[in-house]
Amino acid sequence: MVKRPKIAMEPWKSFQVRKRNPDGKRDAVLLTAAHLFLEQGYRRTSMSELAKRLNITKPALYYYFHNKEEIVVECYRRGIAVIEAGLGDALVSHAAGFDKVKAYVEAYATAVVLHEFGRCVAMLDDGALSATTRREVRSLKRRIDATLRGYIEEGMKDGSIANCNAKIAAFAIAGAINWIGTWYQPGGPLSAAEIGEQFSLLLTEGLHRQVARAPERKAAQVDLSKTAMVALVRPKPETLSRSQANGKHDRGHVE
Amino acid sequence: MVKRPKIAMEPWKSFQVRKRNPDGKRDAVLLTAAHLFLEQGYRRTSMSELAKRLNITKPALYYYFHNKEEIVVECYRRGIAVIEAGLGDALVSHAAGFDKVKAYVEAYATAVVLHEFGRCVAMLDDGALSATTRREVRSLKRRIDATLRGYIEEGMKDGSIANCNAKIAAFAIAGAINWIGTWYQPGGPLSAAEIGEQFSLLLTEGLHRQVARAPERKAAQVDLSKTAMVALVRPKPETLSRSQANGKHDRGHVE
DNA sequence: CTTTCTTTACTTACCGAAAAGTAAGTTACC
DNA sequence: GGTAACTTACTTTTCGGTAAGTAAAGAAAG
Repeated sequence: MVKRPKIAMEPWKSFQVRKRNPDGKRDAVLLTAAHLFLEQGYRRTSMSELAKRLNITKPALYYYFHNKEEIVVECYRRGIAVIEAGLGDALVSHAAGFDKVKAYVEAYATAVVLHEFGRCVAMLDDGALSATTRREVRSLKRRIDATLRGYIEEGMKDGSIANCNAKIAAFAIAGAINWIGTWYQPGGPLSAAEIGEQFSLLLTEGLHRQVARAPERKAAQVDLSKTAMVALVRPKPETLSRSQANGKHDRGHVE
Repeated sequence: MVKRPKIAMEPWKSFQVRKRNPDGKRDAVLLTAAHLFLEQGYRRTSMSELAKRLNITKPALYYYFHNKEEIVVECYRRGIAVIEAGLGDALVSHAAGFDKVKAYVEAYATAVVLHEFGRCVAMLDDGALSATTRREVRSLKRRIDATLRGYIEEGMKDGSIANCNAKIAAFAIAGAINWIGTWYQPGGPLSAAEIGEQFSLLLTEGLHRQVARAPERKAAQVDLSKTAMVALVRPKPETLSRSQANGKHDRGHVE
């Protein structure tokens, strides 16, 4: 019933086996923590639960990390490193702004889909952090956001991107990608490549059927037959079911 | 220092004034709760804090609501009602799929931006809810999602929308809109109308400069001079600052 | 090679704070 | 006086974090 995370490495598979491998164990803590944080949120995840998943006790965690916040911040840092590495690989500095945005979207989306830590950056609420730590995380995030906005402005200048509000456009694109973490399931029917492709297609070319497309750019079309489209719930005319009337003290509940 | 919510109505401005107006007070609880939930999350918001903002004591809240969860669920319900009302207003049943999507985007974005409860639906994590309640909320949310997906599929059939993966496209659009709640500030420089307009423009027409646009459709262009573009942080070449070395037990922290 | 000492890597048992929720008493209006 | 609308005082649980002790793996000494 309980969904076990399929983590290959298990440095704590038995408490008898105590290899001296602090780096590996730190990594294991972070990866398991990221899993739990993404599954049920930062505050909902207790240190005891995290320890239990690792087959150790809670104070052992405090041997590797000073406190809970340090764990989540390290997840953020690794995620941002993953994302920026992906962005760096994908970009060609002499390309037009439009192409940079496209590369950005694919790289960012891939990082968010494929890496747990990338998803941490996208999804985890930094509101639970202390003031100083939150400042650091926000500044790192803002750097990524500002990069995208810069590319959009670049593209508007060089004529490859239509006139628009770069700030809002950057927010919209980042939002669409960050949101992936809420619906994407690693074992699900949608592959990372397909998601990245569709995202860059939608966000750069739009939904609108282009009657007369510019000749030099051809949007990649996707063969729908190969996408595993699962049957999904359609809009049902069910009435909004009120919460089941619990017999107890119903005074004050006016309806 | 503390950011006070500017709520016009204050049914508890003094505990001396005890009017008999249970409906209004319930509303005040919900609105204040929505404010706090959006500001700092559901779990981080305590019933005591909510009570304090309303100038009452914690048990008084339990006079109007059975428990904390009932409050947040009611926020969800009202938000969904707001969104579906907006959707209903904006839609013309005989329009093409593309135009329905466009209307959907504008209506949904407006609901999320303008209404606290709408933002609750978009932003609040339903992971903290109990199993039965979560099922209800998810089913309501899914209905909204499925509506959008239906419009996209419709548009692909009637030829107004380019061939794409409707499922992913719907997720991307919903994600971009839902994410508004993380960056939008009610008093900020961006107006609801502008956000709605830019969103529908970006998501339906894309960023790409259209060299030869279909003649019968003209994308609304936005005058950039009227948008208050604030100066924003640019990508700085600062190094990733590690957490300040706290002198205490540094064993085990390998670097 | 054995004994002892040191460090690593934990464990058990506990503390204090915070937070959801309750019991029972109190005030003010009709 | 009766009921609506609260308050004060309390219980229980959960959770982050700590104090103190301990088993195992080397390193050093004899």
